[in-house]
Amino acid sequence: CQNIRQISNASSPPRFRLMMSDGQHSLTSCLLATQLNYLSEENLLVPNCVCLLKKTINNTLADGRYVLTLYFLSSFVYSCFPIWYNFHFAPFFCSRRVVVVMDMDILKSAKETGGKIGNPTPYNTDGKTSSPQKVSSSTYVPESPPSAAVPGPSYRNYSCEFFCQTLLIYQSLINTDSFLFFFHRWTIRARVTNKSSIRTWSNSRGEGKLFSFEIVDESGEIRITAFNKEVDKFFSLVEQGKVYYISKATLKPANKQYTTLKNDYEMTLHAYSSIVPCDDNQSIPTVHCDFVPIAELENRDKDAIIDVIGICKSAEDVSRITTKNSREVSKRALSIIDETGKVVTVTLWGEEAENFDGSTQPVVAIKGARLSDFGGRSLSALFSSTVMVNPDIPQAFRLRAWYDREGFAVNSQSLTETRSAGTGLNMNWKTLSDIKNEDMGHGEKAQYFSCVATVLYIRKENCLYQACPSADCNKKVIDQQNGLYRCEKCNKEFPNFKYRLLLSANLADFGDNQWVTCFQETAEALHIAAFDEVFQKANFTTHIFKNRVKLETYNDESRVKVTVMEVQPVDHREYSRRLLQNIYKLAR
DNA sequence: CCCCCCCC
Repeated sequence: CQNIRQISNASSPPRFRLMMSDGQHSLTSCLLATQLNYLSEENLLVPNCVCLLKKTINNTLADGRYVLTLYFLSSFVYSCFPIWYNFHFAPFFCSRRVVVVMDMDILKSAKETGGKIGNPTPYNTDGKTSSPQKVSSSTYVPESPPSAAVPGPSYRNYSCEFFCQTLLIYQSLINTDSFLFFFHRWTIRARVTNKSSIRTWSNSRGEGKLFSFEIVDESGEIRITAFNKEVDKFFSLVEQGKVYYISKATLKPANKQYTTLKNDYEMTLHAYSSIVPCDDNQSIPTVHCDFVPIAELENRDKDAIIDVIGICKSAEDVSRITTKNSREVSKRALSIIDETGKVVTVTLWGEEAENFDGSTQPVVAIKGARLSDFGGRSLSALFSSTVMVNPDIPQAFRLRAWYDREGFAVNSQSLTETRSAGTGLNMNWKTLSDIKNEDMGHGEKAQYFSCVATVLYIRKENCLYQACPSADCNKKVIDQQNGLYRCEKCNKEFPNFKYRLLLSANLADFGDNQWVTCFQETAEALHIAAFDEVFQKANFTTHIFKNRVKLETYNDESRVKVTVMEVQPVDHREYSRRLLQNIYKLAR
């Protein structure tokens, strides 16, 4: 290290610029990644110390392009802040090569080195001294469309990190966070890690549609949003997992409230933005997941954002629910299991819920699911989550093999308590006498159990009650005797109510009996079960039917219609006699 | 220019 200095005092965190030398050549335009700032702040990285640069991002600047970019940008900034511009930017941006130091070790302290090593001269790729090219006009001239622009030398990979670093310097100088910057001459190469569906909005400022996607390169991640026309232009082109050259998007400060991405900025696509698929993508990282074993979720904090992978053992049907904000959304809960033998419920939303098919028990991997404490432990997909079905990754293949060999039969346990009957493998079986013997329900939280029991008696009286008419309330209302019905839960009076079933039933098993209450849905289920039983019993029974027969015409179609008028029990002797006569008749 | 992360 020949020299180090802070670029600006105004930015937070500070940015350090390094002059590095290998004893022969020096490079004046190194930027220290902010995670290494401590090296300077703790006086470890000082002039004359010897460093090992373990990871660098090398932004080789293409002649002309970069100067033009900065000319455009700088002239823009210059017009507002000429003094700042002259003072800070000229030396930095006229250099031809910028190296962002991502990771480094200090091998020798300045004291050990004892001074400057060698007599280095400034490094230059082509040996010539470069100077910024002047452009005649700062008016934007559109380039040829992306399809005509074959990715080649001009498509340098200027990383997100680099541009955000650069932007931060600008930001600190102009001292405002609401400024938009146009970078007209850069290209990044990055992989799409998450792509949203198309959404529409309508508010006081207007309406429109948008979609957004997230990209990563070796240096970082950023979100890109396309609106309206750009949705039509780019939505189908952008595919999750693929790598693209992206250029001429707008950078703006990200509202951290709405993103978990590690970037202070985000991009917006415009009419002149270009996105070109890139086949040479070996160096671009793929989606990386740190899968948390399902059993381990018990030890994680509520609201933690985690990656999870499991076999979808079962899936609910998709359903529509209304949110607190009166919005309708589709929802589908999945039960996923992994090699820990634990099951957890994951809820998918919107299109993801609608399109999910669990019938083949696929592997489901989710990056960035949120852990909730509902039902003990459960998971929910967020807009920022990436849901992958049967992803092409080793963990998925391992899980598949495990499940098909033995996992399907393991006595699994769910971290999510559910009220509905489960698969039978994770039910809390009790006998009725257990309720008393184990003091069930005496704790702070209600308990849930399953039992096999026989209905001894259903009380016919008071089987309907007057319930609050608002959706999802169902509280019994108080008849105010003035035509109004008061709901204590909603703290409201209504001119109407809805009738709901409420059955008191006495259940028994081999050891005890228990009065239970069945509200609407379970009362209906009992009723239907009883109803079914009546039908089952009626099959293969014999009666005397007194019938009416008549040729009837209906919709121009005539047929003989038989209607039962009366049913009587069979006199079995008479029935047998007639049956035999019939058989003899047939035999003859 | 969106910014919704829900339900039970």
